[in-house]
Amino acid sequence: MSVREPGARSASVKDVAAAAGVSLGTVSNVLNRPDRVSPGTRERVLKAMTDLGFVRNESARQLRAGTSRTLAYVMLDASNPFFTDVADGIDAAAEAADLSLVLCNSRDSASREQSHLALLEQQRVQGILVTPVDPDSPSLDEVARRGTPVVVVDRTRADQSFCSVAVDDVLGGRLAVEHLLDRGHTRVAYVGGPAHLGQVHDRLEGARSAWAAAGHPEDALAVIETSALTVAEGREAGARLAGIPTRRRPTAVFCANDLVALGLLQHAISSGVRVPDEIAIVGYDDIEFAAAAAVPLTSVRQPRQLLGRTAAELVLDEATNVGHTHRQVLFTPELVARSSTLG
Amino acid sequence: MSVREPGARSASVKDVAAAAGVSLGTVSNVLNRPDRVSPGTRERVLKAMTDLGFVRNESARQLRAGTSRTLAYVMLDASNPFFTDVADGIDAAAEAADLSLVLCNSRDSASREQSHLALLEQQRVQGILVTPVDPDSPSLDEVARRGTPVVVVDRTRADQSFCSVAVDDVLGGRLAVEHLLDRGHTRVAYVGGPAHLGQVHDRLEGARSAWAAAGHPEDALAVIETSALTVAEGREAGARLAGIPTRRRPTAVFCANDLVALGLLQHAISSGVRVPDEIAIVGYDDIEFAAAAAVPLTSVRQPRQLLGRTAAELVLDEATNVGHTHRQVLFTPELVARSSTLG
DNA sequence: TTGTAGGCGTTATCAA
DNA sequence: TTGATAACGCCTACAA
Repeated sequence: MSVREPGARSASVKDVAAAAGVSLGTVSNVLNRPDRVSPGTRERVLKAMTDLGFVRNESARQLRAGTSRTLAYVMLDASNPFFTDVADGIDAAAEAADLSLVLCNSRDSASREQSHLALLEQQRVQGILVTPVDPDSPSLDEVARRGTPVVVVDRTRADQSFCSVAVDDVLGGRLAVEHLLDRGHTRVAYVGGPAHLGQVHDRLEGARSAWAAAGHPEDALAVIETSALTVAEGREAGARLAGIPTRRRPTAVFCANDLVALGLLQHAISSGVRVPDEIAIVGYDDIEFAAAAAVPLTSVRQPRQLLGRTAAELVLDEATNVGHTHRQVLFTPELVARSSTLG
Repeated sequence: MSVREPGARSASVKDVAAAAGVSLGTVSNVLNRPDRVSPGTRERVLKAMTDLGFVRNESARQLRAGTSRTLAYVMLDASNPFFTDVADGIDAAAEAADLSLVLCNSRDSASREQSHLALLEQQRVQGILVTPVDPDSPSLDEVARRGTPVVVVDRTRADQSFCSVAVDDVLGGRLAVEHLLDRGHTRVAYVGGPAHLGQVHDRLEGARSAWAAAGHPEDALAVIETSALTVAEGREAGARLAGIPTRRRPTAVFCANDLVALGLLQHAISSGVRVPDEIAIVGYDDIEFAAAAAVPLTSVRQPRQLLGRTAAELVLDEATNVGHTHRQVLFTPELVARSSTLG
């Protein structure tokens, strides 16, 4: 078994042609239009290829063809199950279009996002899907202006200069609180932060609108702000809730995402607070671990796969259709009721 | 704002040279050795670049240079937090070596794995890290033989024809059971499957060796086989456990991974079985959700980031060092004791 | 059916 | 300091 040394050149079509005793054009034909080559020579060429360990050079192919066969998704945080589900949806659409998907993880860093975008642009990928650290960053515009289709995923931009796919967070907030009102709760808290995140803001807005529509006094909807949407912050919020005197303590909590809700649930259980009898909990995202929690979590579900699939379709349209116009797609969330609110 | 039409050619160095009124070589110098160009012309060239929306063509660069600046990790399952942590470790090492990392997700499908490998090979990536569906698949050998460095991650091969990094699963199994023995348990069950997975097998082997070393009768270590390492299967196993008469029912369970353990925990809590008083639970992997469970989970921790970092270092050594020899690195796991066994 | 030639965009070498 | 040129590997006309 001969392994190529580091740095050694690999076999090219020319080498294959020489080994098979045919011309270079024939080798190319074997690769791209096998039917135009007689079976005999084709076999000979194929054999030469395996013998030499020939691997087609994609750079050369792409340079010549002017087009690549890949799509990219720059993820905000690959360790959040929400985004990997979105990625699966993208992958499905990419596969259907016979493109392959590469994933890049910016890990919530604008500079990493930048360098991924730059490289992908240089690689002339067919399109870039991105959940950006800052959806209003001008660097996204530059990429788009230079000609690479860009679609914003799970975020929206203030201006509408991009295609984007997102879920209606205001509606989601409304659904969550309406559900709690239906269950008879009159003291409710919203837990989430930081407040400048669009999603945190929108979900609260929805919550408030449902609250007001039910004729409740606005200040009976408490807001507990966290510094991040993590399990640890959820636990911490649970501790703060527990510190409120029983008579005034909320009987239900709506959390800005499932991680926070899981942390809060954990705090409740470990301190002997019964869920949902003493406190009901609603999460957001409906990640897999929500249904699998010790007390299965009521949560606002987003169509994650669909989000990804649609984003991929938009970027492909932009890449291939001259008459493309930007669209902002907004999906509708759905409440999934489970034990954490149903007793 | 002029956006390029789909299919339109983007500006090349030639266009930039023309616009700036310099030769093509000068543009290249601005790009690669800016110091060799007088400040005046450099500015002029830079301006032409932004005006034209010039983006360097990586295919051409790579074709000429013969080398790419990227590393790839073909993940088995991007939605398992374990693998995303490994990916973070790889990313750190890649960043340090000034390479960028692309992630591909085979989603446990051999054919998707194949096509990702093929494309990466054609793209002449510096190296491929892979957690394969089947570590003994010959297609990995072919990739390596043709010259792309390949390192196997979190798996080992029967022959030792690759570099690999993994964690000592036999030891991990031993640690888990020794911990349960220390806590005084004499009826223990191992839950995991399918049995043909190397990891499921090795962890059981370790469990048995610790069990035997303590002088316990071998058949007092029950084995409950699952068809996958998922939360749902864990719940199902919990139901099976509950069906065993109390006198013979295990007082402790060692699960082959955390997802199974979380499912089992969920079943226990929802059916009123106290953890750890009536049943103690040990998981494996120590994913973030383990510590965040309703009853924080005792688990066997693997050095996930280190696993990734080391794998990246090995593949880079193979890519650059002519004297490279294959190594199989085996890391040591560590037991993290929490409430699910500590009362 | 097979062979030949030109060019994709970039970089490095060499000459001016 | 700047400019011209060849080469990387592949693909597609076009010619034989």
